Amino acid sequence: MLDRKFIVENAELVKQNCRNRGVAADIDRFVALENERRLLQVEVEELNRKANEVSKSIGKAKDAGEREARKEEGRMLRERTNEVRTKLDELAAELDGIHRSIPNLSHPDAPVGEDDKSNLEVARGKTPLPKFDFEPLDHVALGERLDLIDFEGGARVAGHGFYFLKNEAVLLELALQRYALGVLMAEGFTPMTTPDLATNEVLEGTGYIPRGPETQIYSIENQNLSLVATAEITLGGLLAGQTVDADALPLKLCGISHCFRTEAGAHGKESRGLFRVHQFTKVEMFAFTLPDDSEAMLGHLRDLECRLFDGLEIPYRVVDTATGDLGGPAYRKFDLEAWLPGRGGFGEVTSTSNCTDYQARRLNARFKVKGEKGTRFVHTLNGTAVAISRALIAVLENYQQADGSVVVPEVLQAVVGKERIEPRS
RNA sequence: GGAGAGGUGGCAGAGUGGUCUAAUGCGCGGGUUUGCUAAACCCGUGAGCCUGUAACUGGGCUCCGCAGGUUCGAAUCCUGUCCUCUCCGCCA
Repeated sequence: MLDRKFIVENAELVKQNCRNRGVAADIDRFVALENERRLLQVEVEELNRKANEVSKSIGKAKDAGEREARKEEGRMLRERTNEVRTKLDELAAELDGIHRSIPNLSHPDAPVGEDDKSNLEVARGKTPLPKFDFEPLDHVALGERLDLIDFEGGARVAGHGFYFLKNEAVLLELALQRYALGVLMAEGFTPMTTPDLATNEVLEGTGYIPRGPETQIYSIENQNLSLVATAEITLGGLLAGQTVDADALPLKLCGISHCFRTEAGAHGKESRGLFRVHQFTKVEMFAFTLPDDSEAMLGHLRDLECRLFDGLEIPYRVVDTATGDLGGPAYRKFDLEAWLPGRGGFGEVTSTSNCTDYQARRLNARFKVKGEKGTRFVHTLNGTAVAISRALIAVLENYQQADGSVVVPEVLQAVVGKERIEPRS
């Protein structure tokens, strides 16, 4: 969420930002309601002040008659307060609805455009695009030939979008996790395994919508819990309602979780194979920083994503995400798109965002500087280290050989325990 | 899942309808004393929001897990709910 006062004082800027992002939010109405809300709040507080005064005077009343008269006065005041407060609550509810729909501001350098066609390529990985002297297969065909993925079994058990990993694919998953943790721990990230469920308040705080027709989220019946779509949710929730000492920042965490996504409305185009699935495992980076440090931290997370894929020797490009393609909480976002020979194009494998204080305000995550009065909101950032399903696609497709085998990336060989995955006889 | 106990400031912990403007201790900040340090003593010490003045000193509302209720008035009484702890059951 943006600061209410900021929206009122910068209505034009906020409106323009909504236009850039393709978000319809009635800023004019928000400003009008907010101004009215403040007047009502002053009125309620004034009535409360009077009622408190009256209540205090009752204990000191001289006789029963005076006491009764004062009680009556108190009753009237409380009644009036309730009327005004009811109006205030109604106003606040409508205000909140608009407030939640207003996206974060956008970094001035982020490309302006309505969708991913406006994303701007800003860098390339170290590894050149592979040249095959044979027709490369996609990961579905490779997975079948090497007996690595069972989509039919997954569908039988849980429906389309679920799968079993088998054999070396399992070891690849572990190796990718171990590899990512190794790189991140050396950079001072605290490794964590995280809950795969979170309360709906935490989901909303991080900008996810637990229910409704468009939701990406699986919710648990009769419980205030949902399956997480990413450890960003739980790691962000870690500081919900907390105030940390400024000295404790930045906090760099990396969390392993399963990720569950309904992918409502996303069927069709990329629904084949592992690219868009309902469940996958992910190592996620998350950082809480001081406001002045978040921009540098975004660069840090982006560098790490690049290092991880350079280390895997997989070719990729980095794109600066266009305003219309940013999620609500993101101020700026870089996606890393790996070269996927199976489709002959780039596909998003990781993503890192600076959410500035947008999530922190909703989560109420603050920091305090020793000796200074008051508290301020922290900044939050997230970035994918490795999303296993998509990383698997990139590995299998880029490392495939003419004889049908797949070479294991050097950095994964120790955990996988072999240099090459051969077709089964 | 069952039974019991409990959720109060950074922490510990008192507070059973109005003097709670939440005691006290610890911690923390500042000061006095003092070769240095320590001790002792003194003073101070929460957050959010609204609002004020040209500016400074200000003024007010809310917050005792959370949400309701009773009352002129609730940390305190009532209802619901969440969480924590102990014991029991089940269990990787």
